[in-house]
Amino acid sequence: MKNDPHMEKALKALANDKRLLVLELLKDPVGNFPPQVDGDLIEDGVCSNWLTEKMGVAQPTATRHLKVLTEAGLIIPTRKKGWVFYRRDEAAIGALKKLFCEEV
Amino acid sequence: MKNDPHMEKALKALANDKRLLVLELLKDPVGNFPPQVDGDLIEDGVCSNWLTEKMGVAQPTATRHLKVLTEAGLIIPTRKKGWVFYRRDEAAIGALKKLFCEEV
DNA sequence: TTTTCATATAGTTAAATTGCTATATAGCTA
DNA sequence: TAGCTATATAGCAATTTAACTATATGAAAA
Repeated sequence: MKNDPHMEKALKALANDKRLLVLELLKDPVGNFPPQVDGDLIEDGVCSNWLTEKMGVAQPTATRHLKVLTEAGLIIPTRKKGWVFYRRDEAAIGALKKLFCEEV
Repeated sequence: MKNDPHMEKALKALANDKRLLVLELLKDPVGNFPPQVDGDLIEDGVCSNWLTEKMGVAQPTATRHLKVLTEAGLIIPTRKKGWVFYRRDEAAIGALKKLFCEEV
């Protein structure tokens, strides 16, 4: 289990304030975002537009941050009617926490 | 507790394979390193020379990695007879684990 | 006091990261 | 089918990171 490359990738994804903010906001979609029409805040997640706004960066920059988090397996994208919704992958995040506490 | 800058600094320090290796090796100084003359492996920590060797980088590069870990509060340097020994700061690492599990 | 040796700093380079604007793609909707 | 509109990609600039070699510093030993 030494030098797990998966954990290093996740840590790199987390080592950024904008991406930490996204994970924080996605903890409480209903509390942090207004109701959505085309996707359920809980089931599907939060529209990328709103995450972009909260991050305070341009749309392509936000897209890349969300891609980093997705490829690290920390969030799950759901496409619906031309939108992309993101939610936390709680199973993966829980597994990471366990690994983190064991390895570090 | 939102967006803790201390945790971001620690995560940046951890998001590197060489630095993760150092923390891993320092978990078991006696198992991973030969006996030392001028510093106690447990009390003082491991000589920076041996950590440099394990990292497989040049001496100045290793010095910087160790500085990053030190400034993130994850390891503790002890100077003795011209050497610097490093050991894990278990209290700080434990606090970080707690914060990590609560925040992420 | 002088030498020696471990460690730190300076300075350079290459690669990765983060941001932007402009543009392409893709898929609803009319 | 045609046009919108959300998202993705391309391409560029600035910054940070990680590596190196060369050199400075500082403390112990001779």
